[in-house]
Amino acid sequence: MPELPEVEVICRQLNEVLPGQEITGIKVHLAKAFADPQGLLPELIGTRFTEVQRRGKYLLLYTERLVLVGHLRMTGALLYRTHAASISHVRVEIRLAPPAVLYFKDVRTFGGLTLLRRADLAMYPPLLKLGPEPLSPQTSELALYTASRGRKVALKTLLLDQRVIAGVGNIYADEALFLAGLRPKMRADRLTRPKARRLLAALKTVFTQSIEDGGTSFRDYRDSAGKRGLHVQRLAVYGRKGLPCKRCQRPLQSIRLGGRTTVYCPHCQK
DNA sequence: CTGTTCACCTGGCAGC
DNA sequence: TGCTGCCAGGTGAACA
Repeated sequence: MPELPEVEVICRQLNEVLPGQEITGIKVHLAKAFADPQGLLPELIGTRFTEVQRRGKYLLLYTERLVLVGHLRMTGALLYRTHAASISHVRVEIRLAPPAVLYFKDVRTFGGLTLLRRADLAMYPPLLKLGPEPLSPQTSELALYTASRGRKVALKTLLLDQRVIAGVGNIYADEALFLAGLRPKMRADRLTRPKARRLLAALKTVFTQSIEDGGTSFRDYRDSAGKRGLHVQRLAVYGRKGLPCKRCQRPLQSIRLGGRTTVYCPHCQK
């Protein structure tokens, strides 16, 4: 469900409320949603959150010595509540000073939290594989251009590869390709430096706008307060199959690439 | 190594 | 109303 902007919104919100808060207890309702490969859970109780960071689509909830790495996958949510709440599909509860609780809710159970030592975070394989952050000023179009050399996959499929650029998912891949005027099914190895530049700029634009809007709640996404993101109103192509292109008014087309539904404008995207 | 498909789950919705 | 099939914002394993 969440891509970079949604995870970023949750990260910023949790940073306003979690630092300094003590973890008083953990209740795991679904075992696979809480991985503790080192058996560190007893050490977590009684420690305090210090900071929340995001890397790609991962959330990093730090305490003094430990870190909870979260991935929301398709339907995960982290809900912070300071009053008694009845929430469906809760997989993990992180209890704070009563009555505050941080709930990990996940209808489809693909997501989860992993407990690690801070010192081991740099060696955690899923994070090691991630490509550069698209919103970092240090990330240039070379990341896209270099990764595309020798690749015959569709450009959209390349964008979804987290090793190339971290944080891009199905919604924003389609949106960025539309903004850059590029065909999703174009072969990745036909990307030029100028086109790579346009595409990275488009990613930055759609991500930045979506964060301002609080993310995209197309169906399930909710922020840490349970509120919807408003960016769905600004989507140009995602979820708009058959509707008129916002630029040329011709009907948008839908195809499948790498198993993912892809919507684009055959007239505006070449 | 590259590229493609499928499995992992639950729920909502369109169509009959 | 109720059933069936399809689809969903992600990713990694299995396969050719």
